[in-house]
Amino acid sequence: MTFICHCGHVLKIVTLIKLNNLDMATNLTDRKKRIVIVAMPTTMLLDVAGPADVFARANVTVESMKGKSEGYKIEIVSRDNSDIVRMQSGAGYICNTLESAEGEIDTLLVAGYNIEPEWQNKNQFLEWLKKMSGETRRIGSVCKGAFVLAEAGLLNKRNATTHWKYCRELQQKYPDIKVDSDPIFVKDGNIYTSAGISAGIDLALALVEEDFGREIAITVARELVLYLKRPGSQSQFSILLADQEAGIEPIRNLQKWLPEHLDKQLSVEDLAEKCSMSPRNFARIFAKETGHTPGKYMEILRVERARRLLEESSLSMDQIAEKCGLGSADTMRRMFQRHLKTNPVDYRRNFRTALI
DNA sequence: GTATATTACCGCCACT
DNA sequence: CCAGTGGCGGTAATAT
Repeated sequence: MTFICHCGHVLKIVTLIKLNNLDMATNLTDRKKRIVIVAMPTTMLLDVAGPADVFARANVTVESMKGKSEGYKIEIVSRDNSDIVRMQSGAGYICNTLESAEGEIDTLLVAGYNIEPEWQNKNQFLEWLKKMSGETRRIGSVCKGAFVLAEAGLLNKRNATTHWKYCRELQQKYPDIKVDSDPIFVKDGNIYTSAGISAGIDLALALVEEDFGREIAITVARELVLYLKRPGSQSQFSILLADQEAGIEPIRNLQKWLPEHLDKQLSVEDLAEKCSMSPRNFARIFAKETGHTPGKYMEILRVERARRLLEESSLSMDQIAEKCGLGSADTMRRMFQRHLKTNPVDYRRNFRTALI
């Protein structure tokens, strides 16, 4: 089959996905969950490949732990009836056409797109989406894919998000949606929407976590060398600290409480108070349980949060420092220098996902 | 980059 | 005796 390809990486991904499709066709009796990703014309490679790779990596991990009958069947489907989707970069995906997506789907993801393209089979596609929303266990979007779900009416009265740059537009165009621009992804019932591009990876990781547990999701994240699995809401553990969950109740509670209150100025003494311990004893036990002193632990959380905001938002340095409890942009810069050997401005320039 | 103030950390010892 | 706890004070790290 022909495809347009500008780099070896794309070729590899196409091959991987194709193999998965073959695997699916020859093995219909297993209990694998069928993942269908709808590729939009002018999508970015990462929109589709990110989630696909997460599920593909999860397969390796899951199979080694639970056997070959578990895991995912990954399928990429063209929104149009073409079997090639031309992306923004000019590279192409080999896809199955919409018709081939008949049958039971476990999870349906709609990837984002760059510009509103020719849309010949719009109604047919939206009808199909509506039908699927009643049949599939989960349905989700990456980036501007949320607009497609919205157009099909799937997001009405629901909480949702999209690329931060388009949140306002989404809200204006579809007033019934409760658009939240802050989270990486939003779950409302069985509908999942995620923010800009790389957030699709986070969403996929969250779905893997839902299906097979946190441990496997974290393993996948690490294998993909994702530095952190950013929580959709802001209430979960950091991936850097994920395996340091304390065995002692009050400390564990504190670990859950901390990420949601990073903006507060918290001294070790305050934390000790929260655990009803003396400062000395608290610091000692905390370090023993988590592997980090309380101060270092909070620092790690704060830097992680700051990184997320630098990547995913357009907030100013001061605003980010404020939200992360880092006091001032100056303090944040020093802390970045210590932890990441770079400064926040450079970091944002290099890692911002707002590429569109 | 430096100087000063503040906070965190940790060894030590006493107490339960 | 022990294991866990808490207070003190010096030192190191960090904020401003």
